[in-house]
Amino acid sequence: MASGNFCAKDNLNMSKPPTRIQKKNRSAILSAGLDVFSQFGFRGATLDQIAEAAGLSKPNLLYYFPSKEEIHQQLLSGLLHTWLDPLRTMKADGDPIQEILAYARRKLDLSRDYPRESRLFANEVLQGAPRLGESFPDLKSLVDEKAAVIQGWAKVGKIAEIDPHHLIFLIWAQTQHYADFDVQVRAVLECDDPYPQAATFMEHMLRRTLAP
Amino acid sequence: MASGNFCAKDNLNMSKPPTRIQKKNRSAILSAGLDVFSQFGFRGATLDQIAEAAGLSKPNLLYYFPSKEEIHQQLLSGLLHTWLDPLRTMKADGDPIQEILAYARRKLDLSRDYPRESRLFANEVLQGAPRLGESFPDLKSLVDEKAAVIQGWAKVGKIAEIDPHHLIFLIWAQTQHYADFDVQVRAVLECDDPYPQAATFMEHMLRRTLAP
DNA sequence: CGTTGCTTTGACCAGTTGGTCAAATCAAGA
DNA sequence: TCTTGATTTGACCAACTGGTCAAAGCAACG
Repeated sequence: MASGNFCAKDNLNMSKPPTRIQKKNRSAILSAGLDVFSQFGFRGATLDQIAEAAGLSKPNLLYYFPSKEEIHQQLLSGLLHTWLDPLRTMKADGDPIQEILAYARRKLDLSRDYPRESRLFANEVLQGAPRLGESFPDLKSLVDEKAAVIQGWAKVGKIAEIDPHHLIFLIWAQTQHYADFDVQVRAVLECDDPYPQAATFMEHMLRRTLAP
Repeated sequence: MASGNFCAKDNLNMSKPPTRIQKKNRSAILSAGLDVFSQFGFRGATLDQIAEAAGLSKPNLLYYFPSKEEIHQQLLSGLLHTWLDPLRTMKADGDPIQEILAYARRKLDLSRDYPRESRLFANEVLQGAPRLGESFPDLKSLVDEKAAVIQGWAKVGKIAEIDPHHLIFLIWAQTQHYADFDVQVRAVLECDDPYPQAATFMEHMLRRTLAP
């Protein structure tokens, strides 16, 4: 968003359309950065690790991104938006139970399909969200808005009277758990794909929790 | 020099009872290490940070612990036991709903009272639990045992038919969320202490999920 | 008082870190 | 083909990393 274009290398600024090589290498670096940052956090990750994972030399990597910070920032910037998208599509005029169930389902799919992004986010929040704190007001306003919708449903008796914020936290917690604590889940279940059972369980739990 | 003892410093090995100073400094170091490791993970934490947080010089810190690894290991060693203790005290011959509710409650208290420990654990698991993986078999057997108890309750109709493993995951996820994602929870709620509401919500959710 | 052994520290070390730079290489259009 | 600009790299740097060591300080006990 609003790339102020500080890029040190003049030949790489976004005034011209990116070449094929630029596209390929930039995305390779971002994917490698996602791998490494999501596992070790910002401070624990090293440029050498990222460069090797991307199949580039370190100076070459720094040719495409001006700094470690910039790679990380780039990864974070789109993250919160993607992460909140399922919540955003929850509509006040739909069937309450179905809307909430669908939201939880979409969030669980996100955990299954983008576990690295989930862990990157978890790492960032664990460290106190120093590079994400600016986005928290937006987060809060969206959550407050949807919490009001849920509370509206509760007021007219369509769902049980519950604390809507903590319901959202419940869905966040449960869905992200399967991505962030993947190794633990797999160690306990000894199962290739816990997601089908997780989806069934979550639906059962939500239906009962929400029933008027 | 080439002593078979693990501890590099001979005067610090545990053959003698620790002095007052040793006790004080060792615990100061462990507390500081908990602060730093829980925020930045093993790789992201530095000895300088820990030493400063403990109010000691780096060489002095290394006088009490032979390495960074050892401090971390010391912190992890007791962790899993403490963490699983609430689950361990869940008794098959109690009232099912009350037993599960009490377990969840104890786990939530742990998140409230020991958030650093929760985050240390989260950081470790996020990184693939490289220094914890050995303990996972014990974890699995305890969880399997308790899952069998829960399933027994379900079989005789005392609680609803649910997947016991995912019920345990649900409790883990929800309780740890309040410790690990503390900054996010506070940013959304703008509230000093989310735990009373969290406890009420969790009880509501569990009662409805478990009702036969 | 002096001795003894615990405690603390400044100086130091080798390896790693994020990052720079000039020079070399490569790709593609004229 | 040659030229031009994009791409890649080896050598390098200052700051930081985990860790060592000898020497200095300190407490307590006889």
